[in-house]
Amino acid sequence: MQMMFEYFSSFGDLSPSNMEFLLSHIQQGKLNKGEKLIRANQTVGSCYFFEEGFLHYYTHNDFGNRITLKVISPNYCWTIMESFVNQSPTLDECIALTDVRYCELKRADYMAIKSKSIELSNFIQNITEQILSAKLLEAKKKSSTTVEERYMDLLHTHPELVQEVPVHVIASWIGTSRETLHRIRRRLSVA
Amino acid sequence: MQMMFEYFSSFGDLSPSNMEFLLSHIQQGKLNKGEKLIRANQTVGSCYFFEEGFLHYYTHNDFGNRITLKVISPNYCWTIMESFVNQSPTLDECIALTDVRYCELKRADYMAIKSKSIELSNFIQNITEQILSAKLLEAKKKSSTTVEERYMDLLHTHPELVQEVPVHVIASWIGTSRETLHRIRRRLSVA
DNA sequence: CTGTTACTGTGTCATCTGACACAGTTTTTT
DNA sequence: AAAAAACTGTGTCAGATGACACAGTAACAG
Repeated sequence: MQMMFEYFSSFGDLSPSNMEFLLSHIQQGKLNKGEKLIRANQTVGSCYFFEEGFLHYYTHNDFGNRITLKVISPNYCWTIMESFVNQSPTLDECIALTDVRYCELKRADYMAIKSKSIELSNFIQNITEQILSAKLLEAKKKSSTTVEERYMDLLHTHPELVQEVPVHVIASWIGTSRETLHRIRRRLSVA
Repeated sequence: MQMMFEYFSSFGDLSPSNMEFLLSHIQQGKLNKGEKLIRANQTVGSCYFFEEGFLHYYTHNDFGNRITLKVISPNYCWTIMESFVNQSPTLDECIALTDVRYCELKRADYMAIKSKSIELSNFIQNITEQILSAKLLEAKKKSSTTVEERYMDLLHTHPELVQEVPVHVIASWIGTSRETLHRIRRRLSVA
């Protein structure tokens, strides 16, 4: 869990005793390729930090088609916020696309950490604010770029993801069909 | 600022003394139609709660075209998170589409509130978590609906907005052109 | 009140998109 | 090892999209 320690450290300083307290509540887990982390109708009881591997987080539209909401890469903190915060069941699912190693913080522990001291509470608040800010930037980027720009950006920032994740999953995530994405890939490989 | 009090109260209980402390830092403001709340290259120093009127929050894409990021309605808490949290200048802008009444919480006061007590710190954290959750649901909805479905949803949930906001602003927000949105409106009015 | 600017709505056209079908390859299951 | 399932990539086609141009109306500025 060295990666998780470094992830937390990037949000600012925390006294060693509080960092120790925080890390002491983390549990490590593994998933095999094809295993589900979250199944439909489940209430999400943890937040997760992924150290290795890729996951596919998806929902279904009114026609039952699978829509990719996120392809999760290593070094990423994630949960289904609605279900985690409000303790309501989710219809979304999350499945391992490769073997995965992760750290898990259960909701009861998360609440205990927030209530331990104002330093820890504000530290968690800083993390939440940064995550919210990142989500808004992601949404802004999606609104102001074309599908081709989004794919090219992925090629530059996540080349391993593009290698390991099926084209139809990536296509859905960036907002197009697998046919159109194949045409984009052909166009980019000719240039 | 009764609307703001009710907005805060919807996030759970807060002791009267802490609610009083929170509300005592709120300043009220007004904008006339056409006035900018946020200009390009400004560092955002407050978060805002809008009680009346509509605003247009937009950025520009690489071609200089204006892209709507949000049409802001009454009863909505908003800031440009990246600029507010990291104190970096933003290139985005926010302009009043109608006359606007709002409440403002300056960043220094926000920090003071978070540091006053663990109850207030956790209360602010609850609000941030709910806002993050709502943003993720909004993004999920955008990914799994068509432009027409999004417009129909707006007709049902925000009929005044559809009346008062220019069609090209709404079109950009829901991810289409004003020509396509006019065709959708024609199709919906014939049915 | 008049002129200017912004907005609304429509038609035309070239281009793009996605559904469908298909063939081939790779991965998984038996 | 063989069969089945999943994935990759391409071609065809109908329909949708957005840019552009245009005419008319509403709102705003002088």
